[in-house]
Amino acid sequence: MVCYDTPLVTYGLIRLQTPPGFRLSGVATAHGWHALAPYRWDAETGTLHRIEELPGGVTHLQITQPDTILVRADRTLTSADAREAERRLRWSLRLEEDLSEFHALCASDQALCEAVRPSGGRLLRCPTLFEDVIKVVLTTNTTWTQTKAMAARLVATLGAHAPGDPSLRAFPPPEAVAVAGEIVLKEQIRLGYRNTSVLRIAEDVAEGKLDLEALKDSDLPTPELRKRLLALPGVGPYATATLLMILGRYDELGIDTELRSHVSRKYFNGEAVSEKDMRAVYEHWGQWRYLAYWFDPQ
DNA sequence: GTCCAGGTCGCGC
DNA sequence: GCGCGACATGGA
Repeated sequence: MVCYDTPLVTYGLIRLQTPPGFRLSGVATAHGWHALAPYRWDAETGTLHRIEELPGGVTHLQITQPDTILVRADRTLTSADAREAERRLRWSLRLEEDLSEFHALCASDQALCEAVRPSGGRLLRCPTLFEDVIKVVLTTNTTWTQTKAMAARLVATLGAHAPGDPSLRAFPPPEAVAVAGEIVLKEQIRLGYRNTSVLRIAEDVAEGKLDLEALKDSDLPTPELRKRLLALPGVGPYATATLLMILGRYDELGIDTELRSHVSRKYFNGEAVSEKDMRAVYEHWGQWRYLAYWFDPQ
């Protein structure tokens, strides 16, 4: 029997140990994030593509799951690169997250159980909270098609690339967005009125006034975390709930048009529903409300 | 041309 | 606290 101490690195290859029952295909596609650059999901081969700027340079990572999670890089990785790639991917794939209590609660509902099974309830996230915050802002008051286009332009315009290959670019760090400034955002990246919020968040992080990464794995009580997210420009109640989900806090529902129509259709015969109605439906799921809604079958 | 999309913000009451 | 319109962008 082969036992992999993590990370086991050979040239450009990393293996990640996974929790029992982990399915990459389910986790990658459980929500839309896999379609936002610099992620790309290839359903044919079951490969999650991701471009990351590692200490040693911009790297194309191809993540598959023949048995354990296998990460192939398009270049030889130093051990520092491999450690960093592993750290980012373990966070993104939520390999440390314990959802066993949610699974136990799902057991009583077979349809829900089946909806949860492919991903185990793990929703893909980005290596940095900065990237997730920007992407959540890009989902507000627009269509999914435009969200994808905005993320693609942000990466294509400002993302770092390996020498000689500008087609593969990483997500721009806050400094790159801050330096780009409002003209580039307005004329090239075209985030609409979100330009202002995105630029301000990037500037605040770049200047050290805002430490988003410290909110990951912080033991702040959820109400305090909520307050800090809500304070970000362009981040209202819906975006806050989504970001709390990103951070592994599932007790708050993101109230938006999708939730409204789902609850109306499934529980109220298509009639108009109030915010109170929506909350009541998932109330008994306590700290698992977001996941209970997310995987709630039609 | 008009409407609106997985909202947010600032205003007036 | 609550209701209302404006807000950039691009597709229907």
